[in-house]
Amino acid sequence: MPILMQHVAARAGVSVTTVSHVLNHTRAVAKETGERVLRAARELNYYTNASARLLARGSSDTLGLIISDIENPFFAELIKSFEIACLGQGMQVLLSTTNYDPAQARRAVRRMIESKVRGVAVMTSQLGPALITELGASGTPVVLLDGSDAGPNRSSAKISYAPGAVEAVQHLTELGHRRFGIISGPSSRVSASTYRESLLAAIARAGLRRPAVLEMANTPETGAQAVREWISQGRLPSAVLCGNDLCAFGAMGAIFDAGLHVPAAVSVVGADDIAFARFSNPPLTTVRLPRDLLGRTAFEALQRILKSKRHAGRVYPIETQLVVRQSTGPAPRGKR
Amino acid sequence: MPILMQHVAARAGVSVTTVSHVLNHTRAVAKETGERVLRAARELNYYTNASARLLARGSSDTLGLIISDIENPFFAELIKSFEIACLGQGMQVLLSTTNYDPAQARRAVRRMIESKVRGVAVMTSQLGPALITELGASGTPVVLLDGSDAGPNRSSAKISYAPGAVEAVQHLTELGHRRFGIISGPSSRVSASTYRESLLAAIARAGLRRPAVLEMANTPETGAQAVREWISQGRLPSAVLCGNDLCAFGAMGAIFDAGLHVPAAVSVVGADDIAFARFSNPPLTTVRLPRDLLGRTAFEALQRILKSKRHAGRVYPIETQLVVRQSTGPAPRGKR
DNA sequence: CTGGCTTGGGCAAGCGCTTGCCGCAAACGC
DNA sequence: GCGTTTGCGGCAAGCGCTTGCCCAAGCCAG
Repeated sequence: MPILMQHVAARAGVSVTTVSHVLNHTRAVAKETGERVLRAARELNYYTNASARLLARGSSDTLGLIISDIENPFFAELIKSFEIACLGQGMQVLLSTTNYDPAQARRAVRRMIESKVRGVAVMTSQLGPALITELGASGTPVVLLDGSDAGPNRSSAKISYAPGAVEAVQHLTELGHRRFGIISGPSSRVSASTYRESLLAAIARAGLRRPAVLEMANTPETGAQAVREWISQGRLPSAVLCGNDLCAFGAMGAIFDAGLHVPAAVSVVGADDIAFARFSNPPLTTVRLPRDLLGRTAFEALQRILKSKRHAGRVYPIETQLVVRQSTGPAPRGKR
Repeated sequence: MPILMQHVAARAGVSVTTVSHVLNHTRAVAKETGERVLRAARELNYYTNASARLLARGSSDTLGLIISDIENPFFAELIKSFEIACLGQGMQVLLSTTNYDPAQARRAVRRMIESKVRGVAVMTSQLGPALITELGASGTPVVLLDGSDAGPNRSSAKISYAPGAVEAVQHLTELGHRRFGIISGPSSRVSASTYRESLLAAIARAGLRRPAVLEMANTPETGAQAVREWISQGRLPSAVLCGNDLCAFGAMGAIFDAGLHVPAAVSVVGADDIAFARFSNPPLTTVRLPRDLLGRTAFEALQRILKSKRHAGRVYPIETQLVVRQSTGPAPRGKR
C-alpha cells in the first residue's frame, strides 16, 4: 500500500540502489539522475521506512533521554536544551519518563536498548544501579546525573551543590539570620541528600547550630506542610532553605496563609531556579542549577564518547550558584 | 555482536519460531518449553531488535504526540496524561516538539510517518494545514486540537472557551469591574484568537464597552510589558484578562512593581490553570483548560479511530471553566 | 591501440524478526 | 483399527532498506 523505494526507482527509471544513494547522499550520482529521483520521491510522496533503514544500517541517529517527571519544569527545560543540541547536530531524541516508578524505569531502559539509540542521557538519579549496569552491558554509552565515576562508555555530570549552598548560607547570615530550617527532598534521591548535606556543612562552617531539617517530597504541597508543622510547633525558622523551587513556592504560600510576610518575617530560598522562580511573588531567591548547561553538557558528553576511539568517559562538573531575588531579606529583630 | 533470537533459540534448544512465539505470546507453547526459552533469554540478556520487529510486523504499538513547546507547563501536563493513558494500554509514546518552528514541525511530521506510529495527537494548533494533510495522506489517524471538523481518520478536540470566558466576565462584573483589559496571545495561534473572541463576546453581552486589547506573545515578559504600556498611558484597566497563566504571572509582577496590589487595585485572570497558578501570590484566578482530560481524550480518540472499522472520527468537546482564587477581588471605588 | 582510471549505476546478499504453512505424534471418535 | 483432531513446533519467505562488489563506458597517457 505505501509507496516504497522501488516505486520511486521505477518512476525515476533507476534502481533502488541509486534511489537509496541519492536520498542518503551516500555516493556520487549524476546531477540529472539525482534530480529525477528527488522529483519522483516528491511526486509520489515517498517516506522512508525508518525501521527498515535502521535494520539495514544497524545503528540509529537517535539519543535517548530518560527523566523522571516531565511535569517538573526543571526537566522540561533540560529536555529542551538537550533536544536543541541534538537537533543542531542532526540527531533525534527519544524521550522516556520514569515517574519515579521502577517498573516504568525498566521499560524506559529496555526501550532505549531495543531502539538501538546511540547513547542515553539518564537525567534522573532514580534509576537504580541495576538498570545502569544493564545499559552498560548492552554497550550503550551513558551520561549520568549522579556524579558517579566515569568509565568506558560512561560519563557523568557531577553537580556540585557546595558553591550555591555556601553562597546561600553566607547571604542569609549576612542578612542576620541565625535560625535556619531546611525542607529537604527525600533521602532516597541522591541529589536531594547531597544538597542537604552541602547545606548542613555550610551552616556548620558558619558556626551556627544544626538547623531543623524536615524531609519532604519536594512538592509545593509538602513544602507548605513543612511550614505549617513548624508554625504549629511555634518554631518557624527565620530562614528556610528548600529542596527545590516547587517546594519553596508551597512554603511561601503557607507562610502567607499564616499571615506572615516573605521576606519580612521569614526568608525563603529555593533550588533549581526554574523559570517561574522569577515570577513568583516575591521573586524567589534560589540556588540555581543550570539546566540548559546540563542539557548541553549531557549531549556533548555523549558525542564525545561516541567520537572517542576508546569510548572513554569523563566527569563533567556543573556548578551551582546563588541567585538573589526578593524572597530573602534582613532577619527580623529579636527573632534572630 | 549483540545477542539475537537465534542464540536464545540455540540455548533453549528450539527454533527461532518458537522463541518468537513465546516472547510475543502469540501461540500456545508447552509450558516447559516456554520456561526454557524465557530462562535462556534472561540468561543471555536478550533484547528484541525493535526495528526488525517493526519491519516484520508492519505496524507499531506507538502513538505520536506533537506539541509546540515543552517548557510550557501546560504541555508538560498534557504529555503526562497522554502518556499515562498510553502506557496503561501497553502503548508507547513518541514525542516531537515544534518549538513554533515550521521546519521543525515538518520534521516532526515526517518522523511520525517514518516511524509508522499508529496515530498521532497533534496538540498544537500551529501545525499548518499542509502538514495535517500530509499526515492524512499517509493514512495516519490524527487527533487535532483546533476543533476542526472530524472526518475519516481524523478526530478533533474542540475546546470551547465560551463557558470559562462567560464565567470570568460575570465573576468580574459581579465584583463591580467595568473597565476590562485583554492581553491576548498572538492572533496567529488559533487558540489565542478564539479565546480572545470569546472574551470579547462575553464582555459585549454584559453590555460593557469594548475593552482595551493588546496582542502579545503569551509569555511572562510580554504580559509585564503590556501592563507597563497601559500604566504609562495612564489607562490601566481594573480587570485584566490574560491569554494564559504565564502571561498573567508577568502581568501581576509588573503590577506589583508599579507599587499596586493585586487584587486590591487590579484583578487579574489567567487561562489554562497550570499547576503553578495555585502557587503564585496571590493564587491566580484563571480559566481552566483541563489538560489531563485533554490528554486522555486525545488518547481515547485515537484508540476509537483505530478500533472503528470505518476509521470514523468525531469531535470531542472540551469545556473550560473558571477557577476563582485570589487574584480577583472587588473593583476599587471610583475606578470602576 | 591498449591498459588503467574515473564516473555512473545495478545486483543481490543481508539486517533480525514475524508468521503462514506444514509435519509429526499422540489422543480421540466411532 | 483407521481416519481425524489436537498439541507442539520447525521451515522459510518475506518486511523495505543499505551497501559491498561488480560492470560498462568514456577518457587519458604511453
